[in-house]
Amino acid sequence: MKISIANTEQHLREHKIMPSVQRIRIFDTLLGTTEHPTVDTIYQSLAKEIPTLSKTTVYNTLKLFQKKGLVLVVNIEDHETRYDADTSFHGHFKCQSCGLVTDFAISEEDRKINSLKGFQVDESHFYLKGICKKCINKQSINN
Amino acid sequence: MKISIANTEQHLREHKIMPSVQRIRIFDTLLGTTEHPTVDTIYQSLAKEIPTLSKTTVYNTLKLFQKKGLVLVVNIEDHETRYDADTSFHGHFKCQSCGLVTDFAISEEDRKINSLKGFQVDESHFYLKGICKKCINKQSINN
DNA sequence: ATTACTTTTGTAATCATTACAAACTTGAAA
DNA sequence: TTTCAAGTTTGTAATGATTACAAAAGTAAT
Repeated sequence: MKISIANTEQHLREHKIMPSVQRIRIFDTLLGTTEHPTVDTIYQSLAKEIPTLSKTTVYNTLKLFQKKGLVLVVNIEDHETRYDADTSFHGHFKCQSCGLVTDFAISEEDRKINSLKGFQVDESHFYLKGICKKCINKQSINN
Repeated sequence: MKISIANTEQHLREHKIMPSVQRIRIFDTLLGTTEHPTVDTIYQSLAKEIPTLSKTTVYNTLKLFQKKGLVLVVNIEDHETRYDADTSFHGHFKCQSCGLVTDFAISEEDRKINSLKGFQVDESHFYLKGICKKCINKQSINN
């Protein structure tokens, strides 16, 4: 889903990220697409505009964005990490034929996923990350 | 979640998979653990028992199992592909502290995920794979 | 035992990602 | 405006999981 951010520079500052040219353009690239680009896609689409851009910078920047909660990592395939500027909870549908990754909304009631009518669902994955009960208890003992 | 299969050899045959020693043992290893092992973990745990075992065989076998619908691929982290013998729909929780991947049940009504009480959820991911509407229509035109 | 076929194995290649250190940028202090 | 320190970017080299490939081994039927 397309997200609208009025001013990327300000948005980065609000998240305590120094808004360098590279960071602004990388974030804008994410905002400007619904295709959940990979590092390489982002790098390619900015290479002409910023000829000195290094792929390492794209990696570093996306990792920083992730840490600061500005982007979501989408691991649909094991070998290609994709990024999404829409950090709200939603599902991703990857077409096994054309390869496109489509967002879809999931409301608490709407488990039938109306936005996917007419799609053929072959695999369904759902996962969370966080701290498990055991580790939470261990930490409170140690602190 | 632990799955019980009475006879692995027969189970493989039922899915049109020739039950070689390697395939039987790899599948049994998956059945015998709830830890969603990686290729390397499976390889390590069988290396003593089958000294000639090649890691390539583990890769090939798991890919075959996946294609035949016997296992589920779990891509929580981009760099480590995990496998799960429980192919029913369920969620995975990875603890950011101890690294363990825990299964949890998701029923249609039970969106509160009772089995995760006391866990701290930082990231939530959900994705499907299949064929999108556009590609389904394209195929029916071509055929 | 021969043949055709499938499976396994080891090595080499690939490719995304990370490590690292040098070069560059920025902004504040002197 | 120079200087300094801190943060940022860059390129190259290393890592590590996965795949490609072809030879070797196993299997089953004739």
